[in-house]
Amino acid sequence: MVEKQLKDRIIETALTLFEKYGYHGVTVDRIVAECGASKGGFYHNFKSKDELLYHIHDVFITYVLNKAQEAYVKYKTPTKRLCAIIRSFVRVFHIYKPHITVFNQEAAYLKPEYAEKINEKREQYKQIIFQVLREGIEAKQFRTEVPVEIAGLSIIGMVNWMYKWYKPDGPMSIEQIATAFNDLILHSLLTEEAKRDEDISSFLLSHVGDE
Amino acid sequence: MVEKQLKDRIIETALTLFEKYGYHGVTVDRIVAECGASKGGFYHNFKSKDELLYHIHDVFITYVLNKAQEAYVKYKTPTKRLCAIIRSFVRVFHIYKPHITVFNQEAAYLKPEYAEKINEKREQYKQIIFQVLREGIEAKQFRTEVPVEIAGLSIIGMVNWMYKWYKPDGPMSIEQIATAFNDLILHSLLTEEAKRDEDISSFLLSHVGDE
DNA sequence: GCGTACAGACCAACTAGTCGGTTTGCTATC
DNA sequence: GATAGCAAACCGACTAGTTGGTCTGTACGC
Repeated sequence: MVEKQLKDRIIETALTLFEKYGYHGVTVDRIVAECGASKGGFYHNFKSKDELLYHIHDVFITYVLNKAQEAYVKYKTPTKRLCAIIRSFVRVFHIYKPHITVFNQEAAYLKPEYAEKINEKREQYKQIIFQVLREGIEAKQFRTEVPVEIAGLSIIGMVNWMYKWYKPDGPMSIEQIATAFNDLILHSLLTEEAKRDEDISSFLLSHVGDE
Repeated sequence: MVEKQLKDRIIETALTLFEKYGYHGVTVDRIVAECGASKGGFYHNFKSKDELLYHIHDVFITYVLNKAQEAYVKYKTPTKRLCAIIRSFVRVFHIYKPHITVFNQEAAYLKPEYAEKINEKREQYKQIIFQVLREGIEAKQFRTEVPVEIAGLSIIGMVNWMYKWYKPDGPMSIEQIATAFNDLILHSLLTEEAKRDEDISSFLLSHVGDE
């Protein structure tokens, strides 16, 4: 086990500072001072401050997109898939809260060439959610009246908004929060028949998606 | 009717620019150039660029807080109150989308003395939502299992997230969006008995809150 | 003639990025 | 296993451009 590389130290320090002061509230000098590095060390590892911002965005979106794809493949019914995706989404906040804060706050400042790459993955993520919702309606598990786009964006919004309030040492564990979200979302989507179906409604307050 | 005052022109121009490029992506010089004013004119109306940012925050949060309080007073049952508050919240996006974008993106950059004032109102807004949810559970209209804080923050999150996707000229009208939100939210909150209650469930796909 | 509203040249501070130089670690060679 | 050679990693003083904010001056209403 080697000691932590400079690049990682820079990212970690930058993340902590960005989360607290925002991307524009932190200078490169401050980052390198805080982690005992130098201007040269920084620009040896990153082409620019913008590239660091991109890197942070990419780590998070790549991770969460993979998790969603895994969950989609692992489960076969719309309800299970949705619950598993949401749970994986919520869980990311436990590990990547600073990344997500930066992701949600500073995306507007990504340079076009970087923004394009990120938006592509962001779009993919959205489409997975939409897809599962459509499948759920098709399979008569979700109500037909549910507008797929609004519902999908609501789910993404309510989970993403966690970056404004989630504290890792808060009164509720990340698993409890995920369960609460799933319960709320399923209640808003499931048909009455689906709720009566033991196999489907059993996931209402359970931990679908636990590994 | 006098011609539009410089202060308003500055705010309007700044809003358009901030929404597109972010607070830090727009210089004071750019703002005054774009609206045919001067540095002197700007600093005659605002103490600093930060004060302009505060002003934008304050206009929005004050407006939306008032609307929520009005809705609370106007209706007497938890379900009606919640629907009316949500509808008023959604409607704001039609008028104040640029304000809200700035509000949600740049709050981190407010100077402490300004941030404190804004956070106070933000907190009040949250408490109104929590209060209505508690009343709804108390009155057996909402399910007892619903965790007030999570549900409240989810509602705030899903509506606020609109700033990322809402387009005034999109396929759905603002009223349709509000109705869709209310439908989703009520389904996730209402008890089975409340859903069967004609007087309560009638608001599921109706326009409670229309003036 | 006096205060309010605005103009625009000017300044001082800050900050991303550069560049010549030094250290570190690895490898080939004897 | 000592050493020479070399490239990648890293350092930090310096720079050029940018930007929020100031200051003196002017026009105008009362």
